[in-house]
Amino acid sequence: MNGGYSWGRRATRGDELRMAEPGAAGRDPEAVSRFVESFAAQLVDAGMQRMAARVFAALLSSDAGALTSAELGEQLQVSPAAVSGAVRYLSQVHMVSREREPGSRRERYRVHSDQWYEAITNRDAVLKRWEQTLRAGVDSLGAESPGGRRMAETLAFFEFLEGELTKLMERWRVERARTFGGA
Amino acid sequence: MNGGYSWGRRATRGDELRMAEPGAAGRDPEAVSRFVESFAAQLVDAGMQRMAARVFAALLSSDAGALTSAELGEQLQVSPAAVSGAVRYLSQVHMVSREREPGSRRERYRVHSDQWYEAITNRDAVLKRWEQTLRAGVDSLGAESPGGRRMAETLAFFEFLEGELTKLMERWRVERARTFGGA
DNA sequence: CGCTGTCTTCAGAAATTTGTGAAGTTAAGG
DNA sequence: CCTTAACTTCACAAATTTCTGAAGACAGCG
Repeated sequence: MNGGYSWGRRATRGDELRMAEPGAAGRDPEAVSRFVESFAAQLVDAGMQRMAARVFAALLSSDAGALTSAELGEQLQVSPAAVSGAVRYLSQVHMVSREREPGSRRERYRVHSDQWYEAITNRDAVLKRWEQTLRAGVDSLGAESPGGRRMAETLAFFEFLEGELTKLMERWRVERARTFGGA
Repeated sequence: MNGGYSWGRRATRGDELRMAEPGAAGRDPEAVSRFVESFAAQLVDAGMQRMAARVFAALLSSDAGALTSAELGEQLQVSPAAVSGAVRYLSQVHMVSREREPGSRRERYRVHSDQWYEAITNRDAVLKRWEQTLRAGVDSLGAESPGGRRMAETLAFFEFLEGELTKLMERWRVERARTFGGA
């Protein structure tokens, strides 16, 4: 049985009676898994590491919006090490947060439904780096050369984009508060 | 000599007298190369294939905004096969266009300074696919389950984003026409 | 303080991606 | 049509990434 991974020396037991998730009506595990994998695949296409994508998709579709390492490992059929690596990455880019479970030394990884696309659009740091590189490019080509001009235009576009993205996210926050609960 | 690649059976000659690019004041090849490599590195970070990124960066910083396969191969020190692959990818995603050189059977790869970030932001098709997947996710989770709700919110965000991006690019076109030439 | 459950790190196996050489394919020019 | 420059494709080697198993570190509990 088990078919999955366990931790350290001894095979952990007592995992069996998961499956009774709180508010769930009737989750079809297969259908959920299909979704998780296809959403993950798209994230991979978009450049995310495979395991991080799978973990993220699993969290996003979980009812509680949070899962333990063990649950992730079992659901995705991967080793604890893989989960650990994926979670490290995801929390570095602020797509999930980690929280200790009160009663136990278990940790629980959570995706706040809003936090994550904030992270996606808050490429601020990234954009800044691009801009810096482009500025260097303009300098070394000379602002008057045709190449330099082209780079300057690209730079201007990124600066524009940066400002717009901020405003855009503000508008979304309003829209979101209006449509979904106002938390 | 040559230090680079050549085509097929015989080593081509007569490449030597490039370097007299039309409108260039005094391009420092080393400085340009540094820029190309660091810009490419950032594109790679963002998920682009390495060679495609290098080719693209080289084109962007070239004075004419266009280079032949041979020029790319020499500047980047890679084989014709590598250039071919990179260009195939780049034109698939509309980041460069290919044009035949009139007098010769050479081809010339061009980046239109605007076309490329249009391509970046016109992830329309991509967004549509994401939305489709998310919709399927909402369905299989049930729109009333907590998980389903979270997915629905994500979906709404993408739909919002799609509309906003379109408007955003329109604003940029105006801004660009104002700042740079009006072509 | 020692046990034990949980997470992390690390070295290496496996899979994937990338770029090359060589053998096509295509079409311009004689 | 034949030649040949220019581009493409393909099989494979090299580099890189990704995951695992095993050993380690850390904390809560007794």
